[in-house]
Amino acid sequence: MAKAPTIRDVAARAGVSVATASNVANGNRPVGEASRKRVLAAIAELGYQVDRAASALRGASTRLVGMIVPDITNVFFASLIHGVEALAERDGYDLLLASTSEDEAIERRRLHALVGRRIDGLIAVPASDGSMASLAASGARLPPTVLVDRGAESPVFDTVRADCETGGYEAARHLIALGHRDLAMLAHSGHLQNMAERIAGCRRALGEAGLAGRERVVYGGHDLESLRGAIETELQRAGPPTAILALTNVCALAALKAARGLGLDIPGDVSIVGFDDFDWMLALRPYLTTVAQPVDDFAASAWALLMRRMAGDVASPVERILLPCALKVRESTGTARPRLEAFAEAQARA
Amino acid sequence: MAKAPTIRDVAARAGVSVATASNVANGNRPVGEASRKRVLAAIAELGYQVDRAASALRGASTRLVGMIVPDITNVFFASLIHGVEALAERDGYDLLLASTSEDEAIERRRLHALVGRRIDGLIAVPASDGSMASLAASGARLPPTVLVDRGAESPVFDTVRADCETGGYEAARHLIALGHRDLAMLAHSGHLQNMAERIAGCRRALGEAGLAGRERVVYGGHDLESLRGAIETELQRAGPPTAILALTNVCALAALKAARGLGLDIPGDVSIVGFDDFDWMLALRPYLTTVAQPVDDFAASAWALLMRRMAGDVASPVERILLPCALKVRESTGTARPRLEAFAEAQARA
DNA sequence: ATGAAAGCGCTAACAC
DNA sequence: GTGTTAGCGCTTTCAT
Repeated sequence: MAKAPTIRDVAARAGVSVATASNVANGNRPVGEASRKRVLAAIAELGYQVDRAASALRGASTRLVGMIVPDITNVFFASLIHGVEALAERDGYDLLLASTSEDEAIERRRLHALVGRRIDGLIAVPASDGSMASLAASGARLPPTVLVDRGAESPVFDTVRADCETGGYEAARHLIALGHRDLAMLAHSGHLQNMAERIAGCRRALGEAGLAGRERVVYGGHDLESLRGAIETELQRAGPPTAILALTNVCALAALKAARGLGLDIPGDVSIVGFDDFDWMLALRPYLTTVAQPVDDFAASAWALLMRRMAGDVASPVERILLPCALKVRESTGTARPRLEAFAEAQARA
Repeated sequence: MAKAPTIRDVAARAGVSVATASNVANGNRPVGEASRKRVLAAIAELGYQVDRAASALRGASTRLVGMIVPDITNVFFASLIHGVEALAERDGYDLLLASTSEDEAIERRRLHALVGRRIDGLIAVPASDGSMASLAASGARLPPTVLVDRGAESPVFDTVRADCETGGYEAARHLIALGHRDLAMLAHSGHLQNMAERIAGCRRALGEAGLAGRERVVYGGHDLESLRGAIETELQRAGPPTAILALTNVCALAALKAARGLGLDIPGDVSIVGFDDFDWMLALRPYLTTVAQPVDDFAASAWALLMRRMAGDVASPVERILLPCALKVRESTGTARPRLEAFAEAQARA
């Protein structure tokens, strides 16, 4: 690692002052054509690169954006990061990544670290709906921030999320139309608003069909194994559900695994509707009926919102972007059978 | 965002000099018990945080580590990032993330950006085996760097990777023991050494069984769809393979999808061995026989190596860590059937 | 349109 | 053990 050239080297080589060199490099002030060319040449020859640490110190932006998600390993969040990273690079920003493992204490720590880096902006999928707001209230010096997927009710942050209520509603309608009367919803936690909305949508559909109160909600945490255990228990009850509405892609995986473990046929014995739509689902047999969320649009909207704020727009009121979900009917849902019959058969097979 | 307290504020409040305050904050020099306590108190009261931009400028480390991967969306890389991020946070480093989409030009650009941030170290899964070496040769000022999964032959970088040759060997042995004589290997590219090693391992097994030259190698690029198309074509030939050795998790997905699309029974008509072992595979039916790579160990080893170099050890010779794979025999592999029979049956079903 | 110079917050060298 | 001070590389007034 030889010593990197500084702006002074550039200036010297171009025969101008550092101020001029700086102005060329950043385009902050107009520079005469002749000197501009010479500076540009010097920059190219030296392989000069602005030292962001120094410019940040001087008060300019760091061109650093923080991104914080619960779990990179979850395709949904990974895709989000992927989308944001591409946009960030396009606009000359770098991405500082942190993950929280769904833990608010870790989130606070990580966020503190990011803020200490003087990030220009932050895109976050918070560990809980209120965590960012309370962090901000407790005096954290947050940069412009947009919340994705969670914390949508926040009065202080721009937010982007899917229309979960309608997503849940349509999934339930689909199931009801197939004759299902006993639905189980599999969710991570009752404390997350997006989960609550999906459940609310489902209840609305049930209510409209005169089926209010027939549904069960199963909370299984964030871990795949515990989710599987939770829905398995539900499936083993007397009078089990004929259909499962899995409220995230991890829940869908858990539901599939549980049904399979119990020797249940899908959709013969249980229908399953999942959430999200990613490559790995393509190889699932049966091919999962699912409520797809427009992840790439999440990334694009979040980035656009963030850029606007980072550009200095503090005046506009908080914006809440709601993106539509799309029900993709595939192979994992079918007509409901009398549940006793299905149950007896499964027992016999086992 | 109120103005952040500086070390001068801390020093003033604690009634000591900035040097003392700095030494407490960084533990660089011993400080008397009494002043230390007062400084610590001041730091806590003010919510002071070291400004890394400033300390970096002064020559100290940025405590920033770069990580560059081909595709965050691939669970393998996502898991790697996950592991590294946890370790980095434990040791007080932050992670600057970049992805390359398997493109060397993008890689160069992203790397340039990271280096401009004065990262203390870099963990990279390069777009090609030689890209980092040539970057370094062409004068890029790379910090301590460890290469993971690719570029293992590099004479300049520490590397961590799986024992791909043995992995391929064992997978092929398994298949041969089941009576398979016509194997197809599905790989991304012939230019990647890890792919080549998996293929070499397979060939060794074939050779030992007196079956040299019976295998076919199919290259399908990095895209799922093109991989699927490539292996589908192979499956439709006269005299198709009775077993597929898919050399990455994406290849496995593609093979599964292709076989399924052709109406082939797995493992009745074709056996499939995949690579990697992640959650989403749990729901695959049949449950995939696979060569698992110890991703968490990749992360741990890479981090350990990097920390050693970042701590200033430039003397030790380049280290090459080779981690063992584990063959997990599950449901997607079975005894081979006479291929004509299988082919005819599939035709009939179609 | 250009230059000189101040100083961002910090650490390390040097005094004491 | 503690304090003083000189810059790190940059942007940005303020002059010219």
